Amino acid sequence: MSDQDPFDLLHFVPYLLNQAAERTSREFEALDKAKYKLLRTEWRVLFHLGRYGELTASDICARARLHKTKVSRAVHALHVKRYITRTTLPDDRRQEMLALTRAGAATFQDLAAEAERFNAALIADVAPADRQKLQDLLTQLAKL
Amino acid sequence: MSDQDPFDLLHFVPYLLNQAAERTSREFEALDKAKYKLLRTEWRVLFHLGRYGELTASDICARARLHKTKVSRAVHALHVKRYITRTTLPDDRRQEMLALTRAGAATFQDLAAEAERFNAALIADVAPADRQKLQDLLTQLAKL
DNA sequence: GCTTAATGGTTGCTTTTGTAACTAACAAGC
DNA sequence: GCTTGTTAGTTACAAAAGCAACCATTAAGC
Repeated sequence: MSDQDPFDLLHFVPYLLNQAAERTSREFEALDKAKYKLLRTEWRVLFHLGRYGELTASDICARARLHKTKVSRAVHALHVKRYITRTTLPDDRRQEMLALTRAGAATFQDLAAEAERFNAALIADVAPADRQKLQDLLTQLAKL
Repeated sequence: MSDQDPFDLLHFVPYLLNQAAERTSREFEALDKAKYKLLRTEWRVLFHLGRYGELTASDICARARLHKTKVSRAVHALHVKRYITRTTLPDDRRQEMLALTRAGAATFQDLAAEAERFNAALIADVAPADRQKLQDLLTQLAKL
Protein backbone atom coordinates (compact mmCIF):
# COMPACT_ATOMS: atom_id res chain seq x y z
CA MET A 1 0.00 0.00 0.00
CA SER A 2 2.84 2.41 0.52
CA ASP A 3 6.09 1.13 -0.84
CA GLN A 4 5.85 2.35 -4.37
CA ASP A 5 8.62 4.79 -4.79
CA PRO A 6 7.11 8.24 -5.18
CA PHE A 7 4.86 9.09 -2.31
CA ASP A 8 1.30 9.34 -3.46
CA LEU A 9 -1.57 11.03 -1.73
CA LEU A 10 -3.84 8.29 -3.00
CA HIS A 11 -2.07 5.86 -0.74
CA PHE A 12 -2.08 8.18 2.25
CA VAL A 13 -4.81 6.97 4.55
CA PRO A 14 -5.48 10.26 6.36
CA TYR A 15 -5.99 11.94 3.00
CA LEU A 16 -8.35 9.25 1.80
CA LEU A 17 -10.23 9.37 5.07
CA ASN A 18 -10.62 13.11 4.78
CA GLN A 19 -11.87 12.94 1.26
CA ALA A 20 -14.31 10.17 2.04
CA ALA A 21 -15.49 11.86 5.22
CA GLU A 22 -15.94 15.19 3.57
CA ARG A 23 -17.79 13.87 0.59
CA THR A 24 -20.20 11.68 2.51
CA SER A 25 -20.83 14.26 5.21
CA ARG A 26 -21.52 17.02 2.77
CA GLU A 27 -23.87 14.84 0.83
CA PHE A 28 -25.80 13.85 3.91
CA GLU A 29 -25.83 17.40 5.16
CA ALA A 30 -27.28 18.64 1.91
CA LEU A 31 -30.05 16.14 2.39
CA ASP A 32 -31.34 17.24 5.75
CA LYS A 33 -30.00 20.76 6.04
CA ALA A 34 -32.93 21.78 3.94
CA LYS A 35 -35.27 20.34 6.55
CA TYR A 36 -33.80 21.24 9.90
CA LYS A 37 -31.15 23.89 9.99
CA LEU A 38 -28.73 22.12 12.26
CA LEU A 39 -25.02 22.63 12.43
CA ARG A 40 -22.91 19.50 12.31
CA THR A 41 -22.04 19.70 15.97
CA GLU A 42 -25.64 20.31 16.94
CA TRP A 43 -26.62 17.33 14.91
CA ARG A 44 -24.10 15.19 16.74
CA VAL A 45 -25.20 16.31 20.15
CA LEU A 46 -28.79 15.62 19.21
CA PHE A 47 -27.86 12.14 18.08
CA HIS A 48 -26.00 11.32 21.23
CA LEU A 49 -28.90 12.40 23.37
CA GLY A 50 -31.38 10.62 21.15
CA ARG A 51 -29.47 7.41 21.09
CA TYR A 52 -27.90 7.20 24.51
CA GLY A 53 -30.40 9.06 26.65
CA GLU A 54 -29.74 11.86 29.07
CA LEU A 55 -26.17 13.03 29.30
CA THR A 56 -24.24 15.95 30.66
CA ALA A 57 -22.20 18.15 28.39
CA SER A 58 -18.96 16.52 29.40
CA ASP A 59 -20.40 13.07 28.81
CA ILE A 60 -20.98 14.19 25.28
CA CYS A 61 -17.50 15.63 25.01
CA ALA A 62 -16.06 12.27 25.95
CA ARG A 63 -18.37 10.17 23.83
CA ALA A 64 -18.34 12.30 20.71
CA ARG A 65 -14.78 13.52 21.10
CA LEU A 66 -15.82 17.10 20.80
CA HIS A 67 -14.22 20.02 22.52
CA LYS A 68 -16.26 21.44 25.34
CA THR A 69 -16.63 24.83 23.71
CA LYS A 70 -18.16 23.23 20.66
CA VAL A 71 -20.56 21.26 22.82
CA SER A 72 -21.36 24.30 24.89
CA ARG A 73 -22.36 26.25 21.81
CA ALA A 74 -24.29 23.36 20.30
CA VAL A 75 -26.19 22.86 23.57
CA HIS A 76 -27.03 26.52 23.66
CA ALA A 77 -28.29 26.47 20.08
CA LEU A 78 -30.35 23.32 20.60
CA HIS A 79 -31.85 24.81 23.70
CA VAL A 80 -32.83 27.96 21.89
CA LYS A 81 -34.47 25.78 19.27
CA ARG A 82 -36.37 24.01 22.05
CA TYR A 83 -34.90 20.65 21.19
CA ILE A 84 -33.41 19.99 24.61
CA THR A 85 -33.96 20.79 28.25
CA ARG A 86 -31.18 21.70 30.67
CA THR A 87 -31.52 20.70 34.29
CA THR A 88 -28.93 21.59 36.88
CA LEU A 89 -28.02 18.57 38.96
CA PRO A 90 -28.75 18.99 42.66
CA ASP A 91 -25.72 16.95 43.72
CA ASP A 92 -23.33 19.01 41.69
CA ARG A 93 -24.69 22.32 40.57
CA ARG A 94 -21.92 22.77 38.02
CA GLN A 95 -23.38 20.06 35.87
CA GLU A 96 -26.53 20.10 33.80
CA MET A 97 -28.44 17.07 32.64
CA LEU A 98 -29.47 17.38 29.04
CA ALA A 99 -32.53 15.71 27.61
CA LEU A 100 -34.49 15.90 24.40
CA THR A 101 -37.82 17.61 24.38
CA ARG A 102 -40.68 16.04 22.49
CA ALA A 103 -39.78 18.17 19.48
CA GLY A 104 -36.13 17.20 19.83
CA ALA A 105 -36.97 13.53 20.01
CA ALA A 106 -39.20 13.81 16.95
CA THR A 107 -36.45 15.52 15.01
CA PHE A 108 -34.02 12.90 16.12
CA GLN A 109 -36.30 10.08 15.02
CA ASP A 110 -36.75 11.67 11.67
CA LEU A 111 -33.07 12.35 11.11
CA ALA A 112 -32.05 8.95 12.41
CA ALA A 113 -34.32 7.29 9.89
CA GLU A 114 -32.85 9.44 7.17
CA ALA A 115 -29.34 8.65 8.33
CA GLU A 116 -30.11 4.98 8.24
CA ARG A 117 -31.39 5.20 4.70
CA PHE A 118 -28.39 7.25 3.69
CA ASN A 119 -26.05 4.77 5.26
CA ALA A 120 -27.74 1.86 3.56
CA ALA A 121 -27.39 3.58 0.20
CA LEU A 122 -23.78 4.38 0.94
CA ILE A 123 -22.78 0.81 1.61
CA ALA A 124 -25.04 -0.64 -1.03
CA ASP A 125 -22.08 -0.62 -3.39
CA VAL A 126 -19.85 -2.36 -0.88
CA ALA A 127 -19.83 -6.11 -1.19
CA PRO A 128 -21.86 -7.54 1.71
CA ALA A 129 -18.85 -9.54 2.85
CA ASP A 130 -16.81 -6.35 3.19
CA ARG A 131 -19.29 -4.29 5.15
CA GLN A 132 -18.34 -5.56 8.56
CA LYS A 133 -14.70 -5.20 7.63
CA LEU A 134 -15.22 -1.59 6.66
CA GLN A 135 -16.84 -0.80 9.95
CA ASP A 136 -14.16 -2.61 11.90
CA LEU A 137 -11.34 -0.89 10.07
CA LEU A 138 -12.82 2.56 10.55
CA THR A 139 -13.52 1.90 14.21
CA GLN A 140 -9.96 0.80 14.63
CA LEU A 141 -8.52 3.80 12.81
CA ALA A 142 -10.69 6.14 14.82
CA LYS A 143 -9.61 4.35 17.98
CA LEU A 144 -13.18 4.41 19.17
CA MET B 1 -24.14 -3.23 9.50
CA SER B 2 -27.23 -1.15 9.89
CA ASP B 3 -30.30 -3.18 10.59
CA GLN B 4 -30.14 -3.41 14.33
CA ASP B 5 -33.17 -1.61 15.55
CA PRO B 6 -32.04 1.57 17.27
CA PHE B 7 -29.93 3.68 14.99
CA ASP B 8 -26.39 3.83 16.24
CA LEU B 9 -23.73 6.34 15.34
CA LEU B 10 -21.15 3.59 15.50
CA HIS B 11 -22.70 2.04 12.43
CA PHE B 12 -23.01 5.30 10.59
CA VAL B 13 -20.22 5.38 8.06
CA PRO B 14 -19.92 9.17 7.68
CA TYR B 15 -19.52 9.46 11.43
CA LEU B 16 -16.86 6.79 11.56
CA LEU B 17 -15.07 8.37 8.63
CA ASN B 18 -15.08 11.71 10.35
CA GLN B 19 -13.74 10.31 13.57
CA ALA B 20 -11.03 8.37 11.82
CA ALA B 21 -10.10 11.27 9.57
CA GLU B 22 -9.99 13.72 12.40
CA ARG B 23 -7.93 11.56 14.67
CA THR B 24 -5.35 10.59 12.10
CA SER B 25 -5.06 14.05 10.60
CA ARG B 26 -4.60 15.71 13.93
CA GLU B 27 -1.99 13.22 14.92
CA PHE B 28 -0.05 13.70 11.74
CA GLU B 29 -0.39 17.44 11.95
CA ALA B 30 1.01 17.48 15.45
CA LEU B 31 4.01 15.67 14.08
CA ASP B 32 5.10 18.12 11.43
CA LYS B 33 3.44 21.31 12.48
CA ALA B 34 6.32 21.76 14.86
CA LYS B 35 8.73 21.66 11.92
CA TYR B 36 7.11 23.64 9.17
CA LYS B 37 4.22 25.87 10.02
CA LEU B 38 1.93 24.87 7.23
CA LEU B 39 -1.81 25.03 7.20
CA ARG B 40 -3.61 21.89 6.10
CA THR B 41 -4.58 23.40 2.78
CA GLU B 42 -1.07 24.68 2.16
CA TRP B 43 0.25 21.25 2.93
CA ARG B 44 -2.11 19.75 0.39
CA VAL B 45 -1.22 22.18 -2.35
CA LEU B 46 2.44 21.55 -1.68
CA PHE B 47 1.87 17.82 -1.97
CA HIS B 48 0.03 18.09 -5.21
CA LEU B 49 2.77 20.18 -6.76
CA GLY B 50 5.43 17.94 -5.32
CA ARG B 51 3.86 14.79 -6.52
CA TYR B 52 2.22 15.71 -9.79
CA GLY B 53 4.47 18.48 -11.04
CA GLU B 54 3.50 21.94 -12.23
CA LEU B 55 -0.18 22.74 -12.03
CA THR B 56 -2.42 25.75 -12.21
CA ALA B 57 -4.61 26.72 -9.30
CA SER B 58 -7.70 25.29 -10.90
CA ASP B 59 -5.93 22.03 -11.64
CA ILE B 60 -5.36 21.78 -7.94
CA CYS B 61 -8.96 22.65 -7.17
CA ALA B 62 -10.10 19.78 -9.34
CA ARG B 63 -7.54 17.27 -8.15
CA ALA B 64 -7.68 18.03 -4.46
CA ARG B 65 -11.34 18.96 -4.40
CA LEU B 66 -10.65 22.23 -2.73
CA HIS B 67 -12.58 25.42 -3.21
CA LYS B 68 -10.75 28.00 -5.26
CA THR B 69 -10.62 30.55 -2.47
CA LYS B 70 -8.87 28.06 -0.25
CA VAL B 71 -6.37 27.28 -2.98
CA SER B 72 -5.90 30.95 -3.76
CA ARG B 73 -5.01 31.69 -0.16
CA ALA B 74 -2.79 28.66 0.17
CA VAL B 75 -0.94 29.58 -2.99
CA HIS B 76 -0.43 33.08 -1.70
CA ALA B 77 0.91 31.79 1.61
CA LEU B 78 3.23 29.29 -0.03
CA HIS B 79 4.53 31.98 -2.33
CA VAL B 80 5.25 34.31 0.56
CA LYS B 81 7.16 31.46 2.19
CA ARG B 82 9.14 31.08 -1.04
CA TYR B 83 8.01 27.51 -1.54
CA ILE B 84 6.50 28.06 -4.96
CA THR B 85 6.88 30.23 -8.03
CA ARG B 86 3.98 31.69 -9.96
CA THR B 87 4.31 32.20 -13.68
CA THR B 88 1.57 33.75 -15.77
CA LEU B 89 0.89 31.67 -18.84
CA PRO B 90 1.47 33.52 -22.12
CA ASP B 91 -1.41 31.75 -23.87
CA ASP B 92 -3.93 32.65 -21.24
CA ARG B 93 -2.86 35.41 -18.95
CA ARG B 94 -5.54 34.59 -16.42
CA GLN B 95 -3.77 31.42 -15.46
CA GLU B 96 -0.59 30.97 -13.51
CA MET B 97 1.60 27.93 -13.58
CA LEU B 98 2.70 26.96 -10.12
CA ALA B 99 5.94 25.18 -9.39
CA LEU B 100 7.94 24.32 -6.31
CA THR B 101 11.12 26.22 -5.60
CA ARG B 102 14.15 24.34 -4.39
CA ALA B 103 13.14 25.08 -0.82
CA GLY B 104 9.59 23.96 -1.54
CA ALA B 105 10.77 20.74 -3.08
CA ALA B 106 13.03 20.05 -0.12
CA THR B 107 10.17 20.61 2.28
CA PHE B 108 7.97 18.39 0.22
CA GLN B 109 10.56 15.60 0.20
CA ASP B 110 10.93 15.82 3.92
CA LEU B 111 7.20 15.88 4.63
CA ALA B 112 6.49 13.15 2.12
CA ALA B 113 8.97 10.89 3.86
CA GLU B 114 7.36 11.66 7.16
CA ALA B 115 3.92 11.02 5.73
CA GLU B 116 5.08 7.70 4.42
CA ARG B 117 6.42 6.68 7.81
CA PHE B 118 3.24 7.84 9.45
CA ASN B 119 1.13 5.93 7.01
CA ALA B 120 3.15 2.79 7.48
CA ALA B 121 2.70 3.03 11.24
CA LEU B 122 -0.99 3.67 10.79
CA ILE B 123 -1.63 0.55 8.77
CA ALA B 124 0.83 -1.56 10.67
CA ASP B 125 -2.05 -2.82 12.77
CA VAL B 126 -4.14 -3.67 9.74
CA ALA B 127 -3.74 -7.20 8.52
CA PRO B 128 -1.64 -7.11 5.35
CA ALA B 129 -4.42 -8.82 3.45
CA ASP B 130 -6.83 -6.02 4.38
CA ARG B 131 -4.64 -3.10 3.41
CA GLN B 132 -5.53 -3.04 -0.22
CA LYS B 133 -9.15 -3.47 0.69
CA LEU B 134 -9.01 -0.49 3.01
CA GLN B 135 -7.55 1.70 0.32
CA ASP B 136 -10.06 0.51 -2.23
CA LEU B 137 -13.00 1.06 0.06
CA LEU B 138 -11.92 4.56 0.97
CA THR B 139 -11.23 5.45 -2.62
CA GLN B 140 -14.66 4.22 -3.51
CA LEU B 141 -16.38 6.11 -0.70
CA ALA B 142 -14.49 9.26 -1.60
CA LYS B 143 -15.43 8.74 -5.23
CA LEU B 144 -11.93 9.68 -6.23
C1' DG C 1 -14.91 45.08 -34.02
C1' DC C 2 -18.20 45.11 -30.27
C1' DT C 3 -21.27 43.35 -27.02
C1' DT C 4 -22.23 39.37 -24.00
C1' DA C 5 -20.98 35.44 -21.68
C1' DA C 6 -17.72 32.43 -19.42
C1' DT C 7 -13.36 31.42 -16.90
C1' DG C 8 -9.28 31.99 -13.57
C1' DG C 9 -8.38 33.96 -9.71
C1' DT C 10 -8.78 37.42 -5.78
C1' DT C 11 -10.97 40.10 -2.13
C1' DG C 12 -14.36 41.28 1.48
C1' DC C 13 -17.64 39.84 4.68
C1' DT C 14 -20.00 36.36 7.54
C1' DT C 15 -20.09 32.07 9.92
C1' DT C 16 -17.61 28.50 12.34
C1' DT C 17 -13.74 26.71 14.76
C1' DG C 18 -9.84 26.82 18.00
C1' DT C 19 -7.53 28.49 22.05
C1' DA C 20 -7.09 30.53 26.28
C1' DA C 21 -8.75 32.89 29.96
C1' DC C 22 -12.49 33.06 33.04
C1' DT C 23 -16.57 32.10 36.52
C1' DA C 24 -18.92 29.11 39.53
C1' DA C 25 -19.15 25.10 42.22
C1' DC C 26 -17.05 21.53 44.57
C1' DA C 27 -13.07 18.81 47.00
C1' DA C 28 -8.89 18.33 49.83
C1' DG C 29 -5.50 19.57 53.08
C1' DC C 30 -4.58 21.45 56.99
C1' DG D 1 -13.46 27.20 57.92
C1' DC D 2 -10.11 28.94 54.85
C1' DT D 3 -6.62 28.56 51.32
C1' DT D 4 -5.39 25.60 47.15
C1' DG D 5 -6.51 22.90 43.46
C1' DT D 6 -10.08 20.67 40.18
C1' DT D 7 -13.83 20.26 37.41
C1' DA D 8 -18.12 21.85 34.49
C1' DG D 9 -19.20 25.02 31.54
C1' DT D 10 -19.05 29.84 29.35
C1' DT D 11 -17.13 33.73 27.06
C1' DA D 12 -13.91 36.60 24.47
C1' DC D 13 -10.68 36.88 20.98
C1' DA D 14 -7.99 35.03 16.95
C1' DA D 15 -7.60 31.93 13.07
C1' DA D 16 -9.78 29.60 9.38
C1' DA D 17 -13.59 28.22 6.22
C1' DG D 18 -17.54 29.38 3.30
C1' DC D 19 -19.91 32.35 0.25
C1' DA D 20 -20.79 35.93 -2.81
C1' DA D 21 -19.40 39.75 -5.32
C1' DC D 22 -15.74 41.23 -7.91
C1' DC D 23 -11.63 42.25 -11.66
C1' DA D 24 -9.17 40.81 -15.62
C1' DT D 25 -8.85 38.11 -19.51
C1' DT D 26 -10.48 35.21 -23.02
C1' DA D 27 -14.19 33.14 -26.01
C1' DA D 28 -18.60 33.44 -28.62
C1' DG D 29 -22.23 35.55 -31.24
C1' DC D 30 -23.38 38.58 -34.44
